[in-house]
Amino acid sequence: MEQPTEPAIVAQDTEETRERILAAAQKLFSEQGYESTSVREITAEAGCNVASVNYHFGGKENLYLEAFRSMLKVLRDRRLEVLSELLTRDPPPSLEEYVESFANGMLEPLVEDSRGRLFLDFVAREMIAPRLPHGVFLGEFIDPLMERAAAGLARFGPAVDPVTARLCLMSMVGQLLHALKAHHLQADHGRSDLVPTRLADYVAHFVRFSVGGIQACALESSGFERETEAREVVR
Amino acid sequence: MEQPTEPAIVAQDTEETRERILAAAQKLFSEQGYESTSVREITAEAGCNVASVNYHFGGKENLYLEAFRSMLKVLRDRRLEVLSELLTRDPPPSLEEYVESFANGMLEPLVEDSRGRLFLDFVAREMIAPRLPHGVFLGEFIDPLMERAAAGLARFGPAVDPVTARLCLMSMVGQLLHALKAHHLQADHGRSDLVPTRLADYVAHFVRFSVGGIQACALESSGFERETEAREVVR
DNA sequence: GACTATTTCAAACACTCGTTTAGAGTGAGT
DNA sequence: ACTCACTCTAAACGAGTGTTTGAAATAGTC
Repeated sequence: MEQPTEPAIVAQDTEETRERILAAAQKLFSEQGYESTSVREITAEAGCNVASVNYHFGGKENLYLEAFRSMLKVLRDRRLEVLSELLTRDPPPSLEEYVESFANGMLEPLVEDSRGRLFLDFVAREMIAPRLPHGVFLGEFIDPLMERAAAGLARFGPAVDPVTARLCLMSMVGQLLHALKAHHLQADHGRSDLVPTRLADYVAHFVRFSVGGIQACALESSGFERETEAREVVR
Repeated sequence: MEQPTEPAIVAQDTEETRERILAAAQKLFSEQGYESTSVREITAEAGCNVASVNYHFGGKENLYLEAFRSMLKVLRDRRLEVLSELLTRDPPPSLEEYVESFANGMLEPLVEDSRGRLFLDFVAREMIAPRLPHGVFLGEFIDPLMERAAAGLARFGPAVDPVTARLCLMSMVGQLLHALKAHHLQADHGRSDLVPTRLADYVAHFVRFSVGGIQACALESSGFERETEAREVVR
């Protein structure tokens, strides 16, 4: 039987191995890092020959770049969506709700499935020893997220100057990443005293701490008044 | 095989190469990680033969453990000293002063010299992919520091239950580590928009944000202050 | 069928890795 | 002198690395 009008099937097979290699690379690179992952390990996981990596990607290094460039874009767009939804929500959220949604939107893809946890390790590795080309990680991933998150903070939070807003976001991101790493670390050691095992319990603390921090910064961020309206600090 | 004899007097020359290897290992392991650092690289930096690592330490893995176990102890004791000094300071510090000293005491060894910056990378790596034996990093390093820092927070801060106090400390440590990594990252890219290049400027934000966060947590952690003791919010 | 281009594979390549080995060098004790 | 214990080194070992190669398999087109 011939299917002359379906060239997609052909492409599917070739795409299949490419995609399998890509997925295996994302998994193993995130889990073990670049140096600790061998090409043979990746191809074994993908169920293909060792030479396939060089055939499809032109080398281990290029495979790494391609794997994580796509991974970064997917996760960036997912978070941008969450942030955009917050910005256009009909009853605008309170600062507490915004901070909580920010936390959940940031944590959710990092814990929900195995891909997410892997991605956290990758981000952590990339911050210690950058391997992506200059500007990809910061420019294509961090910067757009920072910008949109800062916009939300400026709208739903108290009046702070832009520099302070960015610093507050740094403080928030730092808390979340550190808590996640500590969470994983204590889980590996069978402990539960560093961070609540239930994510929601930690988020509750995070919201309290961060909202308090933001408002404290707003109080001392004198000389910067928002043109739109004056905002109350209390709910 | 162990050598039971104590190297008493003759050991000066032998200690020298041992120390040189140890220092080179700390430097290179921190900079590049375990897998990316070869034994030949270490011995070249130390100016000795490749076999010296196996002779003195019994292998690459043992060298890593010994190098960082000592490094951890040195830095832990340095920070414990700072925290103890705060606990016994004659005019007891205010919460702001305590938080500021906490930040400086934590950042100072991490930026002052090259060893410090190296140590930060090492800690970050160890949190992602633990290589030290179970319990060494958390048990011998993190736990003592956490305990003493929590004691200071309990004394100089508002009344919060111990769990909340630890969470606040997690929030503080997370902010500091993240800011430092962002600082290094943006420096490598020739940028200065993520974090103030002057450390003191960032500490000022950190103190504002954290004190606000702690007090916000204290407000919602009601019902605890009755149990311990009548407390003043002195100075 | 034959022809062509693409994809997959086993095998080999050149290289680096951590470790081992056999021996030279050193200094103290008898 | 000699022995003994310790330190250091050049050289080699076996295993593992990323990559290349040449041919076999697979598709689509004539």
